[in-house]
Amino acid sequence: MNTLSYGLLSLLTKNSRSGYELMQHIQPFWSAKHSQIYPLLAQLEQKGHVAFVHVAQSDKPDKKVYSITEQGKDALRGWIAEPTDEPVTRDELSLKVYCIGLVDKEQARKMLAVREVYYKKKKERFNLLMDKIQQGSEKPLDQLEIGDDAFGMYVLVHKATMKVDTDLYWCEWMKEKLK
Amino acid sequence: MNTLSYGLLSLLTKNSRSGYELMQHIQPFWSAKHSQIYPLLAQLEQKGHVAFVHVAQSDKPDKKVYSITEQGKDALRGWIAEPTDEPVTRDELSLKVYCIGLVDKEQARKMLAVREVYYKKKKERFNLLMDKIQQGSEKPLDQLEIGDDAFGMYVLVHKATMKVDTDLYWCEWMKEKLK
DNA sequence: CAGTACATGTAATGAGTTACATGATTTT
DNA sequence: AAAATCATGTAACTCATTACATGTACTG
Repeated sequence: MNTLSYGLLSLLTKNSRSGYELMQHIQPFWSAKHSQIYPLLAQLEQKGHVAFVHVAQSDKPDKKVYSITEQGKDALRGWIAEPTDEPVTRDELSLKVYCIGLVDKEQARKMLAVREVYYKKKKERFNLLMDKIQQGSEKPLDQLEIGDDAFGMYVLVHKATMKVDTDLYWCEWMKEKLK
Repeated sequence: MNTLSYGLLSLLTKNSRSGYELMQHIQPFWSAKHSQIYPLLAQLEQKGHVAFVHVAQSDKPDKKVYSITEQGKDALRGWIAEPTDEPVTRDELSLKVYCIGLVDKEQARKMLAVREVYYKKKKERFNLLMDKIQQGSEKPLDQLEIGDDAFGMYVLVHKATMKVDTDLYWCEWMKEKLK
């Protein structure tokens, strides 16, 4: 059982989903390709942590919809109680910025402009996500509590939004430095 | 040539260093173990991107000090000109927070308290790093420009400090939510 | 004399990406 | 007719961590 396996179980506590849907919805918090997810789902099924049903679709290809079992929920609670790994970030840009003196100002500006566009798109995605959470919630978001279904998602998207704002602020600051 | 190889070359543009020292200094920007670094250095040496000399030490074990070659610098400039990979972050905590409703408030608070301590230590490390950069610089840090040796390091540590402040702010915000 | 920091390496294993493979359905 | 999205899977490869292996020198 690796971290991604528990991540899939985490998502399944809120909705039953297919492997394809899990792949799409886990992206903001843990990037993973379908080739990694499908074998893990098969493993989770063998262990009894999840169960699936075949769902026929007329408009799209059929799919396997997975649900978490009680056993899976127990496994999740055990995992949450364990010490949490420290976060890992790998950003190629930081290595390039470290030796940015090797290239001219113009090239440096272009490199950072590309990244700024990336951050802006990311911010837009989080804004849309926040709208979606609000639509699915009866309460105003700032009144959600730990017991509410959307609480976890809300506080995570809030964190992600704050962090991407910080990234964008740094980009602006860098533009001044490279003037 | 993977990203870490270019990262090692990036560090070597500022100082000649041993594998052990490279491992220590690359940590804030790209986490890597010595077992990954030593083989890559051997590869870089074979390709002519770096050269090393044996340095005998009386107080410590002897070491191999690597320097970047002109060919290595050319390789670096080519790499900087290429499109930059998007950053990847994997944080087990975000998956646990997503389904935080599975456990009680007290356990949730404890989990976040552990993370807050981690962020505070991290902030302290960046503060020390910033002091060290100032000590090695003639100019005040906010006057450094792209041509200055410490510029890249300065802007990166500035970014890291802003981001860890955001993380700490989120921890405070979460404490209110879990009251 | 035990533990820690310094120093360098290899081997085995696990995690993650890219490529291979197939096929339905909808949109352009 | 081609491209995009949905859908599931396996195979090959690269990247990263943990474990194995060895040894020096200093500190408590």
